[in-house]
Amino acid sequence: MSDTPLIATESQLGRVKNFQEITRTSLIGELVARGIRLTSQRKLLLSIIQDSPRHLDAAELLAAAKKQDPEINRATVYRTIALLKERGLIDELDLMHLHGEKHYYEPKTSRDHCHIACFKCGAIVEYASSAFERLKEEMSKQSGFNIRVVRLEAGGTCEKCRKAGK
Amino acid sequence: MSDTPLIATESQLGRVKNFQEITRTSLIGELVARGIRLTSQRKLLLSIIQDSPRHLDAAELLAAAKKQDPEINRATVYRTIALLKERGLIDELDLMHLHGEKHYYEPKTSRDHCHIACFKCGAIVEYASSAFERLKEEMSKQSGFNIRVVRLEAGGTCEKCRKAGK
DNA sequence: ATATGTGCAAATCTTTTGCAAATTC
DNA sequence: GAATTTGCAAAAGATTTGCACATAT
Repeated sequence: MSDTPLIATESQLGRVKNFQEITRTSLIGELVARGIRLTSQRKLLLSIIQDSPRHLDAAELLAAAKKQDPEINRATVYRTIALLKERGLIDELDLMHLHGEKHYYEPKTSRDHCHIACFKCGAIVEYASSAFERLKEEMSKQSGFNIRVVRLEAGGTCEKCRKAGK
Repeated sequence: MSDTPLIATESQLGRVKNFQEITRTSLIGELVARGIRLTSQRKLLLSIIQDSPRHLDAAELLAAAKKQDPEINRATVYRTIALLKERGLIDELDLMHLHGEKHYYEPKTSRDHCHIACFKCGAIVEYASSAFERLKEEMSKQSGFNIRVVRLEAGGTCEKCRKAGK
């Protein structure tokens, strides 16, 4: 494993997916593998989550889905999100509550990563590193917890905004 | 600075405050120092946050305050929390959304720390270590962000629950 | 036939807001 | 008396639920 951190900006890179070292769960594949019924609405929702270049909240997911299937209902979106969360197929993010209390979703990745949000421009940067992996291990060992979920979110001012004097 | 992590369980230790290495902001002192009006209701709310052995959400804070001042209103609680957040005197936690979407509050500590929640029994453990400090520095340096807030929350099963076969 | 999934509308939970009255400087 | 704080009640935002109907196995 490299010691060089992996960094991705949403707008530039479509999330961490572009790094070979990090792969994202194939949501549709996993549902099928688990023998969970794959309806057309679920398929639609999963593809949107999978393919979105940025993190979506429930309302955005609904809006995007409605473009392709105007019949789809808000409750279905929330129930699908709940299903994916239960099965550990997606991660839920707050992104520093930059835009209120909504949650954002992304397919589980092969490697945990952090999210850094810019309070000025709203950019989200993803960050994975061996130091993060080591910290997680240390936390597990020292606390005695069997840690299953880790969420590390940070907020501050990105380089671009600092240079622009914001 | 020691390389030994600092660990505290809410019920055992009343949070991190018992570690000499970590001090908590004196909320009342800071308000006064900043020339912010210290009303009796604010004083009451701040002492409750300061002295609580565990993290409280807004509703719990209100309930606790009402015991001493039945006139206190929910809006005052939220407005006081907002004030403290703005001034950077408290941190807002989600604690892995273990009990819904509410937020929990704690006075800012001299040293950042993480929270690990047990999905089985609800115990909250606080964790500070130099590895965490190093990761934060690395993240700042590598991402180019001027990072002002970091929130690391983890969830899993604590040792006690694992041994009890939960 | 039984399980599961969906739409709809209402309910819930947490937090925020507008405005008038009360308090403090 | 000007600025700030508070209470109240209503609104807002996000998510969940009950139930009847539809769809899939």
